[in-house]
Amino acid sequence: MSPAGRPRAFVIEGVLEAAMRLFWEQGYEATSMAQLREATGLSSASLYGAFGSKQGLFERAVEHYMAGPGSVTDVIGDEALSPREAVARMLHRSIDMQTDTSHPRGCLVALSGTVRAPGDDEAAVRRTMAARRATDRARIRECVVRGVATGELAEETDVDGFTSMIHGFLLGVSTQVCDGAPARDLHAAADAALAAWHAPSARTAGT
Amino acid sequence: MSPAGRPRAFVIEGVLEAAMRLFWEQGYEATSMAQLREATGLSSASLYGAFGSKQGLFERAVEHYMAGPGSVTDVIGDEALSPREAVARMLHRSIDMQTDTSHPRGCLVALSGTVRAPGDDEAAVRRTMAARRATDRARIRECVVRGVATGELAEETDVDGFTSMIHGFLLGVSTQVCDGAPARDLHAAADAALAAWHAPSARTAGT
DNA sequence: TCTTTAAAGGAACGATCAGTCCAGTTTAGC
DNA sequence: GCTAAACTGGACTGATCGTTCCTTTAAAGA
Repeated sequence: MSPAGRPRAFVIEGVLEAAMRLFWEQGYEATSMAQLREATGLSSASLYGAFGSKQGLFERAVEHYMAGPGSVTDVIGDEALSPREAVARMLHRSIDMQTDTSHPRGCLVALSGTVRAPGDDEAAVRRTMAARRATDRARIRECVVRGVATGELAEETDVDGFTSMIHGFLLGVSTQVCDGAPARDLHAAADAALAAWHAPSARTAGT
Repeated sequence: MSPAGRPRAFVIEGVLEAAMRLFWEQGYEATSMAQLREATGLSSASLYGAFGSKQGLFERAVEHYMAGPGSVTDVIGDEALSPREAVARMLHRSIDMQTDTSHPRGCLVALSGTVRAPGDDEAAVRRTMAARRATDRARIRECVVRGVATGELAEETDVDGFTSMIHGFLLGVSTQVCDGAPARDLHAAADAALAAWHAPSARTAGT
């Protein structure tokens, strides 16, 4: 069971936490192995031995992010909630997380790998992050579909359009947070985005 | 009047166009001077002589962008239009521009300088782009204020919140476009974002 | 035509990049 | 205690980064 030889002297989780914060704050490209070495206290050999490459470390760091701060969006999969409530909670929790000053601003997934940079690993990173964003989008879409099914949303609702509106707003929040937008404006904005989505028990028109 | 000495043999506009496309496609950091030299056909000396630095060239390229493709958002300042119409046109035109395949995807301003990278010029680029985004935001806010004044928007509208909703969506469009979102979904999304904003002649409540 | 001025071409700068390799060290199993 | 395995620290690689410098070339004003 236990692999023979000298066991590693560092805790993987701690390394991933430090790497995540660095990538989160500076992005994939702008973060150098030298910075990662300093932040983790490890040598090149240890890092490459454990993660294979910078890209490998990044992907593990993103997984660590998804299991940590990034997990706030998981509420959207809670089928015990009404679809509108699920989306609303997802947006507000994400805003709270992104504006939390105990870690870097914005969302690591929303901000990484948008622009197409040259180089093999850059392209791979871009694909990975685009895939993660596509997952988020699919989960929002599922809620919109449920919303139409439960009657919260009008039957003639453009599902993909409405999904793009919610997802677009969520993605834009990251940029706004990076630019210093106050949390309260963003919470109010989330409410405004959902204004067209009536609460399950709400009347169909008027106040 | 005419400066003595040998005149430059290249057209500034052409160089800016090439540089703009490169920065647009790859971002500031990922674009190297070697690529810029190749794309413009100029030598280091010519580029540095004309623009001073990579950062200087970038800022000129951004100005060139703002005067070209980026000018689609200028409709928002057209006071002859109703505030809602101005915002609607701005969103739809921006979506058309960003999905136009005759140039790189997305919006150069929305995608550049979000994450805080180390280095002096990186920080300067980030500040510059954040300022440009702040200008966009201010112009949207002005429309929202006008909307409340004209009665298109309810008097109790949270102005900053509503502004953040519109601006957040606009910023998020760039990421979606980079990920390959179809234009039609985004146009439908823009309509959905504006659903809460009744047309000027619309009734104040109900259908 | 001659002088002045600046653009153009291209080699070269130190710094930094991701990644590799080699001793040296420490542990698990026998 | 011994052997084998794997981690550790640090020097090191070739490539590329943005930028500078120097020489050559060409056009404007006198």
